[in-house]
Amino acid sequence: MNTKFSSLCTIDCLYKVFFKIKDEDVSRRPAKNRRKGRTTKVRDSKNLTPESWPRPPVNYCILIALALNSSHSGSLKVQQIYNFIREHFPFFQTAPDGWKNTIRHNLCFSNSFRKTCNQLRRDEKRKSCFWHLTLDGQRRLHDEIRTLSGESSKQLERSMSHPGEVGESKRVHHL
DNA sequence: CGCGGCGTCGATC
DNA sequence: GATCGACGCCGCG
Repeated sequence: MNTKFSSLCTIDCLYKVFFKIKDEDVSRRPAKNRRKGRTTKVRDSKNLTPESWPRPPVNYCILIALALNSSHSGSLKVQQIYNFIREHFPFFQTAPDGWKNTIRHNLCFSNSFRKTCNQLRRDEKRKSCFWHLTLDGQRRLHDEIRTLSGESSKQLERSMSHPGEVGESKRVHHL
């Protein structure tokens, strides 16, 4: 009962965080600075620490929606979605690679997302599609945030407020 | 031409 | 809803 009351504060904070932050990491960047096709994963999923990180308090759709919603343009490429989720939720820094498939699967499957392919391949080599939230997606996101438990709210808020590394030396020249 | 990332689909739990 | 497998397509080396 009192959790409801205390949640109000947190939810307010969540809204501030979710709908105000402008994460430069997920903004589009010029093609020159783009990494080449080289994969950044280091294949050390095997020797990760036995204590793995807890799952995020929300499902994949919400995770993606969070990423999309925090970008300047409201749209991101898959790689940027990966980055956002990896940086905000440590679970995915140690999780096996399957999660990327799940992300892509949700992007295609869920009616929360739509893609906009810009085929301006003049200067650009070939940009992959930009994904954005549909009206339904926005509704689902707001609805989810509204109905989060106090504990989950706190947890989410913390994740959104402190993007960054968890692994002591995970960050490698990456940009 | 081969490999890997992406977008889809389908099946299964 | 989460995971996994499989395809076709496309860029890149």
